[in-house]
Amino acid sequence: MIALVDCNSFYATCEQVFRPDLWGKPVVVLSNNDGCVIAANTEAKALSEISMFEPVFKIKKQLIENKVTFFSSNYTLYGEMSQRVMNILSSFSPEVEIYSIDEAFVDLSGMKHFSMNCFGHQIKNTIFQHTGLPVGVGIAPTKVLAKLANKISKKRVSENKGVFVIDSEEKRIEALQWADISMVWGIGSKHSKRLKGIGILTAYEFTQLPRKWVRKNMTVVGLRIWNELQGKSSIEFKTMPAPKKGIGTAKSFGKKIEDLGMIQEACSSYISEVSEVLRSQKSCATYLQVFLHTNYFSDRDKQYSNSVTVTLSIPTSDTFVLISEAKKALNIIYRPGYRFKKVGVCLSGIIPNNYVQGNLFTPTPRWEKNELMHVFDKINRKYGKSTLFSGLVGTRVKEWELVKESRSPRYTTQWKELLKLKTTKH
DNA sequence: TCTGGGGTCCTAGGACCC
DNA sequence: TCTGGGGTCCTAGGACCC
Repeated sequence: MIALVDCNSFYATCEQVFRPDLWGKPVVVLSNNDGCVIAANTEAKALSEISMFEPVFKIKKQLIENKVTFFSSNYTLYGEMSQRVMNILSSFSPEVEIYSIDEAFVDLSGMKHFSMNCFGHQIKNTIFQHTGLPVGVGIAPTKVLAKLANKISKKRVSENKGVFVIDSEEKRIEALQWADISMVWGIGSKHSKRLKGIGILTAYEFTQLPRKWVRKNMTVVGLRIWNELQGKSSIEFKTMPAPKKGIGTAKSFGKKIEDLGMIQEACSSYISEVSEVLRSQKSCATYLQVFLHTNYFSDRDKQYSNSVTVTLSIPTSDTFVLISEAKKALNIIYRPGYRFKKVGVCLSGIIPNNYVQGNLFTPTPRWEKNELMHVFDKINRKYGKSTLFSGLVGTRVKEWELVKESRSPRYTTQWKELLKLKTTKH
């Protein structure tokens, strides 16, 4: 059996944990640049005016009218709360697959002698007790069924109290018949539209389709889902996170920017970020992509977008080499006279450090001997992000960086931002 | 005025090899 | 009339996830 443990409205509840005054009240968390709603707690979801990914400026009035508290996203806080949850999960089973920031699969195959339902509640209660975060637990023989069980645990809360187990054929059929096809993990908007078009409305009806039809129309990906829904495990359980195949970052500017110099600084800063991630997984990149575009949503601005991919003569993870390559690339695609909204970089062709090959004119580099980058990372880890940075990143960060007007304190990672308790006099 | 960001996997087709 | 067979690598595009 496999459990899928998923935190309820994770970002929003992380904020509530440190703000007990907000319990029972609507809370939403906004995307980077405070652009869209990306998380909403139960109380906020109940307000019909608020839907996910709605641009904030369109619903700001309703947010205020309904006394919804909104936060800019605070990834430092969410990341650290996530780690706490994952640590607790690994005390329940040696095999945990961290699937995303707020959910994980837990292998329960060694727990044959326990009641799955009790075990589920134990996981749920422990996480709540230790972190203050509510979770839903779905337990089933395959990943896709566990995902479905998790949905059921949350949808029918009063009945299931946050835990649902699929441990019999009757329960499996019941779950499949209950689930709309679009609720199945791996069936997205395109496939559900298509399936509904031919009269397949529930997960159960999907499992009744001929295997051949599924393979032909939905590739092996669809077939795996089909198998898993029948109770036949077809999606691997990955305990070790696979090394990244691409590392990229692209963020909207706080305001629109025409100036090449400023764009270069933002670009260099993104390169610093991604190359640090690259080094942390002890790898080098072969390709570097840089792209640039104006605001798609604007009817009034002239539109332009372009990208260029550079093949590095020798794969590298050196921030300074990558910044200088990115700068050249940016010069190729930049056009004056446009108001740019976003610049992005992406590293790919990622290989382990010890696979890097030199060429005829350059001996094979040994990246583990790259003392400068090593010291760089060590200092930034110890004294905080951007203690040391390349001069090409510049010091005008405030002029291009995204806006985070209502970020909560980083309660768990900064001494200065610790939660303060007040004593009240009686 | 203001519309997120970071990923994975699969397939088809082109270009190439012997 | 008849024109092989077995591969690899790369890219773009689509679909999906959180």
